[in-house]
Amino acid sequence: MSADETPWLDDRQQQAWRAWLAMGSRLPAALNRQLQRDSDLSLQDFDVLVQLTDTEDGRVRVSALAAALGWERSRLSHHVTRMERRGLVAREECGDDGRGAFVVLTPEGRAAIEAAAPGHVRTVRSLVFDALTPAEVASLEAITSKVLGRLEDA
Amino acid sequence: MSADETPWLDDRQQQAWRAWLAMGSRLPAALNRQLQRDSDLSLQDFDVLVQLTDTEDGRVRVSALAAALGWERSRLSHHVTRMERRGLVAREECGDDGRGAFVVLTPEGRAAIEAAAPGHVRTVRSLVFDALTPAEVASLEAITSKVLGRLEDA
DNA sequence: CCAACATGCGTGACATGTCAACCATTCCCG
DNA sequence: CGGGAATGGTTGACATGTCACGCATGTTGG
Repeated sequence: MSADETPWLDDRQQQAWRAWLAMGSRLPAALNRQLQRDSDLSLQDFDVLVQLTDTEDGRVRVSALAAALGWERSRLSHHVTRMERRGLVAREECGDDGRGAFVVLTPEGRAAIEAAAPGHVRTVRSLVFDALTPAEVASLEAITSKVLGRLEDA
Repeated sequence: MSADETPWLDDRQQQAWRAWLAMGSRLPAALNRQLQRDSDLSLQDFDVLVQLTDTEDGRVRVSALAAALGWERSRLSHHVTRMERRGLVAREECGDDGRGAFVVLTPEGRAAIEAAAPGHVRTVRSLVFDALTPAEVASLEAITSKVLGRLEDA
């Protein structure tokens, strides 16, 4: 960290970075508002439910779920406790491994996400994809994948 | 919401969307870790300090600051209270408008951000921009701006 | 002038996320 | 075997964000 070995961002990078940051905070907020308003679910609730519906029997081990979501286990544990209280999911013991636990989708949970999904997708489309050309979508995917790669290395 | 008027996302859109979501949660986390570790600042502290250093005299009205950050005023108020306790910023009354208040950068705050900035920029570059071609940066800026436009309309 | 209303900000109760312990089980190796 | 280390999960204390409200000042219309 001697004299000046850290080049600042150039103008275009600055602009992209600021826009990126702004979008990164406002887009999730907007999605959350819509879900909350129309379906009484938070974006986080929705993410959990998506993971569960992605599996055959709606049962996932806690750690696997945390990994899939990119959450800390303790955060997930707290969140599952809250969702359990609302009847959206349930905990279940794991026969194979006495320590383990499953999170399972309840019928209420399934009903909730099925009711919420169409509106959510509609919102995502209208806020993001309807504004983008196919080439831009491809570009977005390329960019995010590259950055994700960097993040995994670090 | 009759039969099936909500087209799901196509494969490429799905992929882009998932990558986007993953990056949206992991990148801020990584930046936060670096700042916290090297400079004892949270990413939010940093954002506040950036806004203050962007002005001539390091003084900004609370509402203007909240708007610039895209935060709720009450969130900012709490955060300023905490930063004030650490000596990074201070509150100041507003002569023009007896209700108003300024947030001002203290010398300690200025020192903190000046110390933190190089490492932060280095991290942003290495995680994001070093991986991208100029064309991709341009594309990123175009995409994020379009989406931001949508968000403002809504 | 002054009574409503609007605006700028702070506060307190509560929801959520993080961090560091803490069991209970399972693994591993002497 | 048996005992320490590793693993899976939870919990509690605390940091942060949200929401609804309160208070003081400012603004406006009769």
